[in-house]
Amino acid sequence: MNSPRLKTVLSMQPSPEPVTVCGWVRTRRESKGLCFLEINDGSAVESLQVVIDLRADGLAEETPRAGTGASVEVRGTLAASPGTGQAVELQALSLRVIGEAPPESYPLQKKRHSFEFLRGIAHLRPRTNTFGALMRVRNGLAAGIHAFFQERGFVWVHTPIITTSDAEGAGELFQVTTLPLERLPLADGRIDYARDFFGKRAGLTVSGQLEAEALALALRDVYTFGPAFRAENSNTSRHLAEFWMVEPEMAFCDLAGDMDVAEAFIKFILRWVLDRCPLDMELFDRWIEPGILATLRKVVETPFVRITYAEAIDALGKAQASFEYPASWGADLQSEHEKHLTEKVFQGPVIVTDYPKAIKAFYMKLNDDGKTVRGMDVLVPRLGEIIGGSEREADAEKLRARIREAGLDERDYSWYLDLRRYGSAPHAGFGLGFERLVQYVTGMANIRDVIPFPRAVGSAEF
RNA sequence: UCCCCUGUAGCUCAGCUGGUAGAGCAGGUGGCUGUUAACCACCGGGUCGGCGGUUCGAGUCCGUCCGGGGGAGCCA
Repeated sequence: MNSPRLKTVLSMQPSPEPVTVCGWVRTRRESKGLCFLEINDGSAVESLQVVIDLRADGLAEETPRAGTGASVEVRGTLAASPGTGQAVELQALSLRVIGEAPPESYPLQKKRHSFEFLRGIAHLRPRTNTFGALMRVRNGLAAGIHAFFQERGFVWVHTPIITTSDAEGAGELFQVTTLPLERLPLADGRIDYARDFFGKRAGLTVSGQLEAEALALALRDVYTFGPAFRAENSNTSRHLAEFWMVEPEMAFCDLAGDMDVAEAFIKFILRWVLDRCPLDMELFDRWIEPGILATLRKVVETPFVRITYAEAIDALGKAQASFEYPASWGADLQSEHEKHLTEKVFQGPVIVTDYPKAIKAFYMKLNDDGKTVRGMDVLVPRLGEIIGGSEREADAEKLRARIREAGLDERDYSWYLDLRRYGSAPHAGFGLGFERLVQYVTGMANIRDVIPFPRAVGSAEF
């Protein structure tokens, strides 16, 4: 059994030479003596129409078992279709139902389902048009990400999943332990992590950035593309407990260079997926987010607006819009502010730089004003922040001061400080939430619908 | 974690101010030589999320728990 994919068959010319195809039945339409099966194998959005003459030998008996959801093998000849809606169709010579899908219990019907319902059957939803297209676009974006960095000579590095450092501060880590939870070993009344598997407290990584910095300061340009985990109790359409993150890190690079790469990166992968998944993208443009294709094409061609945080606050202050929270220097930009900047003022991606140091991470390079840091966020319409990045603090003493200010223990960061003690160099990087990118590109409203099996607070089914 | 909305047939939903449950689609059967949201006819299908309360009477009102969604915060 080694039949061609339906995508291949759909592009073939009509021929009297029989072909064998396999797939799952999407719909079945019956008339007297004639049956139309729509079959799909996930290799393309389009399905193949199979025409069955119910008066032919053997076909009438097998056809009733080929209901919606059943897997079938059809041998037939490809012919030009007299009907509208498809160029070619398969005239069945033989039909074999491989696996039945009892119609009274098969959850997927030949009609549209709500995403809420499909979330409850995450193991079957990839068989729908939307999720098929989604997985193919997701794959296209992942391939485009690797292509972008590989073409530019970046080295893909694999940073640890289990870690004992925490780039963002404490409290959001999933703890990893082999200690018996029902009787924890104590030392002076506190949990004795010395007796844990790693001899100290460990968790799942929230970011590979710190380790990526170590590799960039040896290999120059590197990137990570792997899973990250956050145990935050946030229940929104933009957060997952387990998600994939892309984090380039570049030595001998400043904030301006960082922004250049970020902008080129977004444009490259958008162009990549528009070129390679046109039919899948049409589905999203038609059913999920009308206008998304035009928007993405425009983003590819238009320079991203670059403003400082101070300028953003200024623009927001002048806005006619009434905000729930007024924009004032020192406070982080609210969702409503990000939306206003990207959707109303600039109508496209905006890069905001030079945030107050108090609202950004300790590793960002301090500006000469002593108040702001060399951080940048790429904001996009509808989603807000899609990329967060910065030039890193390369001065050991300034970094040590920032660690102390942040209330962190310097001893936990000794290896990180070493990177500045020995052959320090300016370096910069950014992080992109992969699922947020998929959301941005497809227009899908909920992040739980852009990953096959979502993990979020209170929910880790399948 | 906070605020708001929501839970009725397999799915999507209707059910006004309390009087004992309905539509469309899906499914089954039959009809129709080319359908593509197929069409036409008939049929089956519900502890109205759980528990408790008010009431002669609760899908409807109240309390509580559970599930789902949207927004906020935090962030990617």
